[in-house]
Amino acid sequence: MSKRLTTREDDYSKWYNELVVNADLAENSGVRGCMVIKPYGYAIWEKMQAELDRMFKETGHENAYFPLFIPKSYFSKEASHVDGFAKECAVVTHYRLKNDKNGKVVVDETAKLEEELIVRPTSETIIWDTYRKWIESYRDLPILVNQWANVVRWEMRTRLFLRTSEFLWQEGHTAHATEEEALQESKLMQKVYAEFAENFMAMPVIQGSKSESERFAGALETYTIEALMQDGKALQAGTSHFLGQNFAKAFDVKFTSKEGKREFVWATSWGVSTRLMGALVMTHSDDKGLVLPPKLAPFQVVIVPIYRNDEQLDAIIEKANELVTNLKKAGVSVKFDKRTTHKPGWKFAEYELKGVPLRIAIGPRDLENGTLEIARRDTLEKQTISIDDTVSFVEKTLSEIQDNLFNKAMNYRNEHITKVNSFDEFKKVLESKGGFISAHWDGTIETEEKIKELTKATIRCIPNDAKNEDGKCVYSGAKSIKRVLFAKAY
RNA sequence: CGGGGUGUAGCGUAGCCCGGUUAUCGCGCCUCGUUUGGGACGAGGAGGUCGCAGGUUCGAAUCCUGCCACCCCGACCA
Repeated sequence: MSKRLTTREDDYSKWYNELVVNADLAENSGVRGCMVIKPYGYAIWEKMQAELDRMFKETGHENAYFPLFIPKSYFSKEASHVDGFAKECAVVTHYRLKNDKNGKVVVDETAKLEEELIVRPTSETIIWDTYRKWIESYRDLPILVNQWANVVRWEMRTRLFLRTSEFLWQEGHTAHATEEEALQESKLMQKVYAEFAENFMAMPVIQGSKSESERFAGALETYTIEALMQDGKALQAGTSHFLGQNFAKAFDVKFTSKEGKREFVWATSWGVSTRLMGALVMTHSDDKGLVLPPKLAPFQVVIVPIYRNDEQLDAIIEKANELVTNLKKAGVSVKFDKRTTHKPGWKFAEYELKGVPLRIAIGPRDLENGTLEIARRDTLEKQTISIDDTVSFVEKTLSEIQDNLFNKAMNYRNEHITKVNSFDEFKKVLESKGGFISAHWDGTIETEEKIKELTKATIRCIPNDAKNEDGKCVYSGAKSIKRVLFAKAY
């Protein structure tokens, strides 16, 4: 296991990859672009899932499940949608294997599918085909459904968590009677995502809408939450799309309104993926490894015993078990690592690498004094406290860590939003400092593309709270009424 | 898909240009002993289709051809 992690910018991807692998989150599977999510990493994803699922249900949504395979013909129904995904689809063409003369397993060419099946890159098409059958009257609306699933996108370049061929996500697909209601839904889900990112992941995000060229294939408006990673690159952490009536028209989904008229329904879709794991890693981690916000840590506290003989260990186990019971009673998740196969120093380093927020060490010294040593992962501070104060101390400190991580990330983020007024300044800031660049833009795709070509920076979003302000486009000099955020992105 | 690079034990690697004993070293793993408050030490041991398939050769990790995988850069993208 490599112990040399570094946040130096030139090594950033190496740092990230080593961190993901060494912190026991995931590894390359050997299957093109697919990763194995290891138990510890998956436990974090399960925490995320649980909180998101709760938030979805609190906002009136329910879960359902749709097929992995989508008939090819479904894709041709919405033109811009197929344009967006055609180049990255895995296609199933046969349904049987056989042994050839040499005993090798080969595809049985006689078992060719009449219509190819696409492994879903996203489920809009099959869901809208289904919704057509579900919707007849305004009384059937709204439909507020979410699906937890895996999807496959045959990306050219992959990267653990950030862009894998197969990834896990949730996709919400809603149908509404009015434009206004659908629009509100897509804005609501952007807010839900932002709350999740900030309150649970301790990751500040900018809420905004995408420029036309960055919009989801088939959407009229894409709302996004954008986060900033420690190397100054932006990461799109979640999106919520207002789809207008595009999919309803493509799949002929109509309802009879109160007034007795046949109308197309209004749609939204929204999703976040295992990419959030990558965001979590790159937002908080340091050179010692992962740093997890207490609200998403698989366990918030780890107890490590220090002992010289079995007698001491027994006494510590007794104390520790008591502590575990009390902490659990208070709602704190805790792991007591009484393995005798690893030494304390080894365990300390290991749990630091895994990002466990608090570490408690109990040794003979503590047994004598009625104390224990407690160490914070975020600040690496250690202090000795009375064992009787543990529960309240832990509760208080966990909440401090959660806040501290958010504030730290927020300060970093805010320091890396730079207002610029000329293209020279734009290029200089992008190269030397990175982060978000707040600049005027003339609103044209041409300018956006030119800037991307010259600097690799794209428009991350037009912030929801962008103030109207007369200005000149940083590239073309044409009139602009508000600033947008540019950045290099993952 | 275009350009570049890399594949040798679980991980990281030397050897390759210039073919020649039993494939190098570190970490990790196993056993025994001493250790245990920040990744212990000593002694002994196990572990290899040198990415895969062909070819050249008396002889291939090393040379040639094809394929595969991974990494980096570009285009694409959650």
